[in-house]
Amino acid sequence: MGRRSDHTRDELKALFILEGWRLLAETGLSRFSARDVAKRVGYSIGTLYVVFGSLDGLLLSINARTLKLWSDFLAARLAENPPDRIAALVRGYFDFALQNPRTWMAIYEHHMADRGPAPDWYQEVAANLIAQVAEEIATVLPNASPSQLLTMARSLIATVHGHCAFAVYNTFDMLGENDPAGLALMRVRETLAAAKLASA
Amino acid sequence: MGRRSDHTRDELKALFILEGWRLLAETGLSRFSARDVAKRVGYSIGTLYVVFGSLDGLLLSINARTLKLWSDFLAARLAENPPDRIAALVRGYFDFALQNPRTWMAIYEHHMADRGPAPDWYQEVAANLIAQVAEEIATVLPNASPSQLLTMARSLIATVHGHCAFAVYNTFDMLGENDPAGLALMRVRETLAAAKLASA
DNA sequence: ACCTGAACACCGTTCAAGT
DNA sequence: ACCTGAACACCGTTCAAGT
Repeated sequence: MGRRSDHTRDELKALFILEGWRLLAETGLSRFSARDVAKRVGYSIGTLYVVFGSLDGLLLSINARTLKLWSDFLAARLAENPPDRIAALVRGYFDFALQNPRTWMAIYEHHMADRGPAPDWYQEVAANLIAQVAEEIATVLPNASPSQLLTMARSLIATVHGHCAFAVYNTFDMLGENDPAGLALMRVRETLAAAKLASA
Repeated sequence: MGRRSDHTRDELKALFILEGWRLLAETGLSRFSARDVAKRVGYSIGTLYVVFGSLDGLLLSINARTLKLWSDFLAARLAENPPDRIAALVRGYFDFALQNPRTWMAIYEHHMADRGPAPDWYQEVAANLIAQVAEEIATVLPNASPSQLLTMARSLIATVHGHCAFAVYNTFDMLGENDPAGLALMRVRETLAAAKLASA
């Protein structure tokens, strides 16, 4: 009994994802449990498996939600028309990660159990992020080729990511630094300045 | 029965760590199991708990072994007296991570269940690594203050780490790049060149 | 057609009992 | 003193049975 047919399949999926996201934010990946999510939503564990197929499937959908929230967060920062759009992106990267440490970490810590690659829609989200950053870089480096811009975007995101990961995990006392995001931003500026010089 | 008193406590500890490290290298953190380690070593799960107290304790010791192997790996590279020591460190960072992906990832993915900070000896290993990198940077930037060198070391390691993490996880198709380590090295050189210019 | 929950094969952790 | 392994409270996953 219970809630049979109270919701359409899509509503159900959304319910599981939302409540799963909240649980992940509270507990972190290592304590996360599909059974807990089912209990919170009020459906049986069996139903969760009908909808997502596996724990990996559920976590993938939850991570997709985090990526969407992150992307919206960055878009909102840019929508404020900040004088320095690159700085806004770097700060946005950090602010979201530090405000949502457990869901943010799960994006990187969850690997497919069957070792398969991430699904197409997931790859697409990643490609979109790269493309958006490449676009911002293009305004600073108008002479760069598309392939150069992609490589530059990947490398700058990697630079920012490294600083951000150390800050979130407090690796090497990174939080002892006054401003880890500022440190990352300095590295980004140096790279862009060097690229500008080289193309001049 | 079994192997009672076949080994001293220290030998036992070393056995658990070695076999645990091998299991982690094979399965990755998400499939890792303390019971499996005990079975492989031939002692009971109860004994493992007497020695390490918890799964976290065992994983901490395993990660310490990985850090030691990594540190030795980097030292061996530097012992070859490479013409470019900074490049040797960056390449060494990547090579070890790509050769030991699962044990390397576990260093960053394992968090204490009780949310406590890492033990002192662990913090010390981290501080040592920072200090060694700061020393190498000092030869390039003789005018930098000790505190500037530490900040620079943290930031450069973060930069390299970001590129390396993307390569190991293949995030954003980083492995599609010809040479992710080379990309990281370029970023490091830009930063050092900028610092040199600023101090001149 | 949709949903359930018992069943299975695992976990981490504890601790009374054995030698 | 040292080690064991059954016991407990959990997991992820499956699937026959219910409505």
